[in-house]
Amino acid sequence: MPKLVAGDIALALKKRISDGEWENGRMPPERDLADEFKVARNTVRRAVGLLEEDGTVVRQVGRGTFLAAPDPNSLAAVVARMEGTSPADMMEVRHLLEPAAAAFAATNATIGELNAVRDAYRTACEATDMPGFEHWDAEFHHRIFACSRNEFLKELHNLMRILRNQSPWFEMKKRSFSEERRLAYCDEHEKIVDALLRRDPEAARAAMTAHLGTVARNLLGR
Amino acid sequence: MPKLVAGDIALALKKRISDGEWENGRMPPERDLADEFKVARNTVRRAVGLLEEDGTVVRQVGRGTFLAAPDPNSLAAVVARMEGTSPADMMEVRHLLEPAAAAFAATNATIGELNAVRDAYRTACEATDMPGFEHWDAEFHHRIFACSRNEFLKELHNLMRILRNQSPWFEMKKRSFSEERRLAYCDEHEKIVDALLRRDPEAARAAMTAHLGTVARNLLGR
DNA sequence: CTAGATTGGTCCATTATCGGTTCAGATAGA
DNA sequence: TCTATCTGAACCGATAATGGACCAATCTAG
Repeated sequence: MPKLVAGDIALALKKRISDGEWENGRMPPERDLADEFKVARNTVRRAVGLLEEDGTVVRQVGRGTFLAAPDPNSLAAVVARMEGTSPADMMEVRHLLEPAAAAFAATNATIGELNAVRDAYRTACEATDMPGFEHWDAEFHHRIFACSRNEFLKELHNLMRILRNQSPWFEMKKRSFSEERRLAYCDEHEKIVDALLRRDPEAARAAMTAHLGTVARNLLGR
Repeated sequence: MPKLVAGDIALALKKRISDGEWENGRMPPERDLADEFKVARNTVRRAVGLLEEDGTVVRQVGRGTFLAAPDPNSLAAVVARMEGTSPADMMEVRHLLEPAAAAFAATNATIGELNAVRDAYRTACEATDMPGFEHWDAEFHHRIFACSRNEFLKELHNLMRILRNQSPWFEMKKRSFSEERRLAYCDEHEKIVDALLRRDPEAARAAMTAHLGTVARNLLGR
């Protein structure tokens, strides 16, 4: 009888896949499936062939059959996609987060934390080489997030910092670096520090917004 | 036997490491592990090789295999810390990002994307069970980020969605769910959709801000 | 300081398991 | 009957695991 068993099995397999069976990403060998479905291996092969055609599954000789769709909503997949973030997108998000973080810091920081921010600012000012300045500049921004009293915000900045330290970014930052711009950044940092020490959230927000505007212009070249 | 034993062993070892076994920082010799897992040493070597690749472990000839000092600035560590994010911190960040995303969407979305947002809104309205509503509610918010024309922003929302789908959050959302609140959310979603379809960024931003205010009150109980 | 034990690094022939292919036959429906 | 499908079996080539040997670096006991 043309039972269409293969099609049925393909459907059953799809269901079991979407139900999360075989979360390790590996399907059982065709011979085992044949036993389980009480069917010849060729039939299972047809069924799996259908899954392979529509991309649900990938087969490798000598290794096995694997689920093709690594869950696009997994943490790993999300982070992997973030690694391709464009500078423009990144700057846009920084504009959303950093001024707010500065405002939070102005109201929430302890005096010790503010001193740490000021120290990072000063060290950055004294660093004349590009990697040294880059490091303390990042540290300056990070310490502001650190006193925003929002752990998640702080970790988001950590995330952005890591992404910005990867290869394509480093080249871009090196290209856009100049002594003149370094001094401009120091000026702007100083305004931010002043606002924080005055405990003035709106001034801190405004100073940070202005600073990010400069950074964006320099980095994106406009 | 190509059963991919090495990968399984690598996973088992990772689990035992994160469970705090070998706190002295030293792993057993490969030969012992081979005995323990009833497997050839070459197989264990492969497994440990995987751990070495992703930096969980360091091997030294003649000395042994040692747990690598966890780098607090690694992506993995950052993500791990994010898993402990408090609802209050999360809501604060949502307040920073989502209104902006809605405003971006109002100006940048294609008509097809806006229809997708509207569809998600409608489906959520029709879902009366809590998991179904929860899913389409998340989908609604996600589709707004998807048409913000900022890939990084979109992935950040993906990240937040994953964090919010973990165990402590699920309980909290279930507790705060009620038919009355579901209807209120639908009303607010409608206002957002309207603003998007009118291509009015400021109205979209305001509607989203109002909605998040409601969510925060319900979730944090104030 | 030296000899021996321990550990990871490398290599290789062998064996087992996997998907890929083919084919002759059985079985049902048009 | 003709056609499509499943059966059962054999064989191929790819890949992983086995089990053993030997090397080089390191540590320890005498």
